[in-house]
Amino acid sequence: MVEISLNTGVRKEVPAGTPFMALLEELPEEMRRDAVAVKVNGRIFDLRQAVTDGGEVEIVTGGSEEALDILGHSTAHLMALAVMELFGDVKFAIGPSIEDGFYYDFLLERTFTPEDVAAIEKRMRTLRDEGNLEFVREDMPKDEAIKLFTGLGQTFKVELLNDLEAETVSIYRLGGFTDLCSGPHVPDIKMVRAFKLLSTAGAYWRGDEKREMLQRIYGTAFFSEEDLSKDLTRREEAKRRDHRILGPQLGLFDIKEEAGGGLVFWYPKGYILREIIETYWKAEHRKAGYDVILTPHIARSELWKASGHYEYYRENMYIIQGEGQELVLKPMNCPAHILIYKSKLHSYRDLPVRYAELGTVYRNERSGTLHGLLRVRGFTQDDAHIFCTPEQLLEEVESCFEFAHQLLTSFGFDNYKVELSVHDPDQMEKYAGTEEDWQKAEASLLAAIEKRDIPFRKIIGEAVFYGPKIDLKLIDAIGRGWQATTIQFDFNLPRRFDIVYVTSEGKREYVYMIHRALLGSLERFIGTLTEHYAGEFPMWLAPVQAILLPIGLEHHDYVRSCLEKVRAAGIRAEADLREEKIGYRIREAELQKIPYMLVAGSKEMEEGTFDVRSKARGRLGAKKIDEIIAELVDEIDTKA
RNA sequence: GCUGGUGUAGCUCAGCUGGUAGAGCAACGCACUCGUAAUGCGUAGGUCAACGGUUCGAAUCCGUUCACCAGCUCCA
Repeated sequence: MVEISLNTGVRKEVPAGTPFMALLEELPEEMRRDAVAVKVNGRIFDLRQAVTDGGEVEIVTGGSEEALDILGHSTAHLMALAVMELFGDVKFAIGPSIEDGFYYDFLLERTFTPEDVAAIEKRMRTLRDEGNLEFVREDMPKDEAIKLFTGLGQTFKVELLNDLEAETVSIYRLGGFTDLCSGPHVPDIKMVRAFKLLSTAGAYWRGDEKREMLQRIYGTAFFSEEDLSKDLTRREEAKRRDHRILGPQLGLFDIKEEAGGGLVFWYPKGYILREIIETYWKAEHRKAGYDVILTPHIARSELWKASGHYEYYRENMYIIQGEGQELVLKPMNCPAHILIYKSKLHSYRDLPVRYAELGTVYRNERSGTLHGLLRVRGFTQDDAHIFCTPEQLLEEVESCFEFAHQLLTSFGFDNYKVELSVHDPDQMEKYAGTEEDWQKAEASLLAAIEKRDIPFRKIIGEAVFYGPKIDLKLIDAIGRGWQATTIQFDFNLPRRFDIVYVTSEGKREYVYMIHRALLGSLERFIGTLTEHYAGEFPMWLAPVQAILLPIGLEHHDYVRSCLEKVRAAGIRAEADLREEKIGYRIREAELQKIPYMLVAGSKEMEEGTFDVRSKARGRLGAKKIDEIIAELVDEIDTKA
């Protein structure tokens, strides 16, 4: 007998071997129906599995993340069964649940067409409704499982098994489909109620480009049709916000085939947006104690040999031939900043030195990785390098973090996720710097995060070879994450360039170097901003803040004189004087997502007013022109 | 870079199994002089991504290249 207590408050003693399902019998009907799995002492189990140890049993129900995870995984198995039935000779790779749904990777001759996917989805529903299916779990010794999957010709599963440390493994059967799987799965296949297969894509076996290319099918699954339709709506919403569509549509930016992939053309309106960001950025950096600098776009390859980029980053660099010498189009700003630092000998009294640059860099990114503004070949980093003493480390990291927070929130990003990437102590040989350096740096990064008392994820082994880092991922208006801020230590370059400072004892020591980009790159940041606001930028960022619309010809002079006044107040305003119907011009202004439309006919002209139509709040009624100007200026100044 | 898909007028797209291209919007012209998300009529606009091949004949079939999309990988 073991003693267990349910998180509903029930305590009882049951014989070991009782299925968890039996524990639920006394619970209210709706709770039982909702139960997907149980968690005992942090481990998650199927309802069909048996109680072995006593302890706290937490019931995982439909609403939770974990339940969705299980559902996605179960749906992936059902999909695999459907694929097996429809296409026969299939090798199965893996089929996990992911943040955004689930997928399964298959190896087969045929390439899936959209019709195939529809057929698979249909078969899944038939199997669910008529197949009388159940997930059946079976534990077996590893070598037995190897025999089983070898017999089935499932070589990927055999490979996975061979790499597993465990003595005993579990398999799950669903109809004729047998999978190596630790589970758990939903207790009833009928729970796979609301799902949709979304897309197909290629994926390498184990993410290794030297291995087999598999076919992946992505899908999404929920416990109710309502949740599914919400998710599908969210995906539609994401499409509506796509900066690659909005950019050209709003006259912000575009990428030209004639120039090549990953190279951005900033149109007049997009450049206004960019210029506002740059101006604000520079002003804030000076306030925060940075010196703003500018360095060349190309430099002799010797510089890149010294930094190590020439050897280790070569495939990403554009190398050009000059007059008898080789030049590199800069992929990073750090060596240039170091040259400025090295222009004189620094004492500990000078530190920290903070050099900031809106540094435009070029990297030869692989063609398949290019993606709108989010992944380009030429981009401007909002870069800075901080040179400091070990004692200053913590304070500098803290102020970087604070600065990033301040910048991001002023652009409307109130939420972000924090990731701390640290070294893997077992692989010290692949890192630059000493264990002591790493300990010190990681401790200060950690302290800076903890001081802010916010949740974060620590990822061991994710640090780059030259130092640990903090990354901030912005969460946008519809909950998606975007890489922005990165604060990184560098133990490599100070040694390579021999950059030092003189201590109070008169000794020369290597400086500590922090590399940080707060917005990330202007391109990516503006892409992210565009999607966050769906192109409806707040007043201080909107390229056109107001448009003046006369009803008819006789109101043109009035509108012209008011336009001058509005512009004189520093508002970016235009007038649409075309001889089109007012409805037509309003529609165009709406589609251009201009925050304010100021409409004037005879009545307004007489009274010195405009009828104000706000993109966000609709028609606000007539107001005196001076009053309107004051309100708009206030909205701009408060960055609302 | 890899897998799959796509590339037709400024934009969104139609064009079946090969017989040298069509719509809507935009542009331009004319008429209308207009009150809060599209007034009507007309005109012009394309070496069908580029190059090569098959064919009597290619937007359509094949090959190569470029670009884009969904991913893999990579990353600001």
